Amino acid sequence: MNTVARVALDSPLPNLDRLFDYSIPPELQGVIAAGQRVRVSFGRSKKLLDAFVIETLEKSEFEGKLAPVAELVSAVSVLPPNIYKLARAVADRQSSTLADVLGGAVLTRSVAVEKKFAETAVLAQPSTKTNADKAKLHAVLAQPFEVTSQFEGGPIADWQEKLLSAALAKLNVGESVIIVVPDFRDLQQLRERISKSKLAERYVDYAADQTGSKRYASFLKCLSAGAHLVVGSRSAVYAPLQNLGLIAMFDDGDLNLQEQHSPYIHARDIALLRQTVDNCDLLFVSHARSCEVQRLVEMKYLSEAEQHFAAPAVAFDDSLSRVPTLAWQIIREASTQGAVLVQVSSKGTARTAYCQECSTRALCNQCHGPIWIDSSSMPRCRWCNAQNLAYRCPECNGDKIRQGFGGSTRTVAEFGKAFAGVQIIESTGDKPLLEIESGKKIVIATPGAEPSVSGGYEAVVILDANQALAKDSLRASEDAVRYWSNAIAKLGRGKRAVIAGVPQRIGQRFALWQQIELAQDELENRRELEFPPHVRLGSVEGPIEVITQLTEEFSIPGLQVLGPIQVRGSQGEQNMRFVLKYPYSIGAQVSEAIKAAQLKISAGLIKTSATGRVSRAVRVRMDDPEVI
DNA sequence: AGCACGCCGACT
DNA sequence: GTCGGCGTGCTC
Repeated sequence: MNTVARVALDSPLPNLDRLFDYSIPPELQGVIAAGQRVRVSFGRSKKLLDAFVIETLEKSEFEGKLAPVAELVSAVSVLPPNIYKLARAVADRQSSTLADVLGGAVLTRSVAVEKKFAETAVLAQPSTKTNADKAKLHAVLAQPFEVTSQFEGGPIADWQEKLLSAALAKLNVGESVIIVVPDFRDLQQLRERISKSKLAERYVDYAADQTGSKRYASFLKCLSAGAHLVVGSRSAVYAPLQNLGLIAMFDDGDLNLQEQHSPYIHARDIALLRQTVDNCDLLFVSHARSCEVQRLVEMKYLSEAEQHFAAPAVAFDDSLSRVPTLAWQIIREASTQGAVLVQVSSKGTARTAYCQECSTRALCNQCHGPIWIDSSSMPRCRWCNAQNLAYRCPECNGDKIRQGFGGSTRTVAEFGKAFAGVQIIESTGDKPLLEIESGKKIVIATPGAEPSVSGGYEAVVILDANQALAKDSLRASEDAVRYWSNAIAKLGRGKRAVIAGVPQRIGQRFALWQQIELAQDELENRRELEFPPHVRLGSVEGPIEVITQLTEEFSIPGLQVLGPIQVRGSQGEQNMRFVLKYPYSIGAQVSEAIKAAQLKISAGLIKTSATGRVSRAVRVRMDDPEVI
């Protein structure tokens, strides 16, 4: 009989991020099991602390006297071993704490729901899959037409078909599946399809747009026996399934899949970690290929799933006219036949600097970081803050730089005038439309806010391509291609698209729908510049004295610490930021060193000097998409 | 986080 | 001589 419970405390403190042993009191012996929530006394605190039982033991190695487990919250094991392993791995990778990760992985308890579950559910047995089973890790492009195949309830877009048919194959052999989509619009569409098919009986809705108790019911359902189909946004990768056969992710390049809070990890990386824990299959489905997935393909970590489809008919125009003749013509013709989608680039200031001669992106002569023009017209590095006055373009040796394109886009009013009598609908990020009725109309949409139309659009026109390419991000090009591709994927079969204002090289590739080649080019470009995903870029942000002290605590061969640079904090406070640049191979080492350094100077993280004001903790991001 | 332990300045 | 300042460190 095991009389010791080893628990993980639910505390945000980094120095408590380890396991503690407690004795199991007689009345709880034989009842306490791994995964349960318990409450324990801790330190000199009067309040009890929440904790998860990780394992039970016959005897503790701890020399001192063990305190007893104070309460068992519920007999349901809500943290199964595979999810614990995953959460631990995520925390270790991101220099974060277990409790931080579990905050997103184990959903908020609903007592009534849990009671009912405990009375009625048949629990799943822990996974019996062995590592001998060879997992299939694949990337695949979806055919970019709105209507392709039939899936029980009716026609279905190819990206949905790829996800659902892969899911069905796994469910049929009794294994569970997680489908992760970037946003609720994609989710909504999948929901609808699933509800009309026989997959409905397997369906577990893991979406964040439900009430807390419904979400918790979904969470618990994953712990019950059977093959489940979990569909949701990024938090769904943590679904506590015990017989996971497949994680399928749609459009992994979408920024929504990147966690905005600690541990600042991308759902794709969680999926990759979970794959190693559960030995499940992985499938990345998209219209445009992300650099990260392309890297994994080139490393042969993922393999390309076979695909045969005709490219859509895309014409491009590299003239300087904002709405070239070809675009006008297509809009005019197609809008007499059906719905036309016009994608305009959202407004935004672009301060990224380019060579005036050859339009190569200007990079810092100290550290290769991107140069931008600050408010006092000074070309500065975004990473190390160095002034770059004596700039020389490595491509053409030009010495002048210019700022990226800024400014306005075509307005609804202008189109209204030009196409009098045609209904014009607007869909933007603020108030996006999910779906519109088919019929003669022009839909003007910003990237990501394009409504669906039954049967697909008569034509898709993409404007302001050069603006999208000049956004303040090194992901600008990849994001732009992804946005264009997703818009064109809403085209009806056999219909035409045109993209205006795109440079020759990208335009040609895009018109031929060479998605993989575009990703190869972009990845190669990033490799030369030593940008992610070739290396990892993170950041350490906080009061200058603290982060300086912190970064001085460690020195790891291969890790570059750049900066500091001044940044505006979330509350408008003046913080400084160091950028960390390091290869994947030393990621674990860097993460551990940062954590150790944080522990060492923990006193400095809590209190502060002169004013006596309490300083905020340092923010560590092992992967920070904002620094580029 | 709390809470105690531990070594230096102004007070009944 | 003590009271108490909060820097440092531990909590099963």
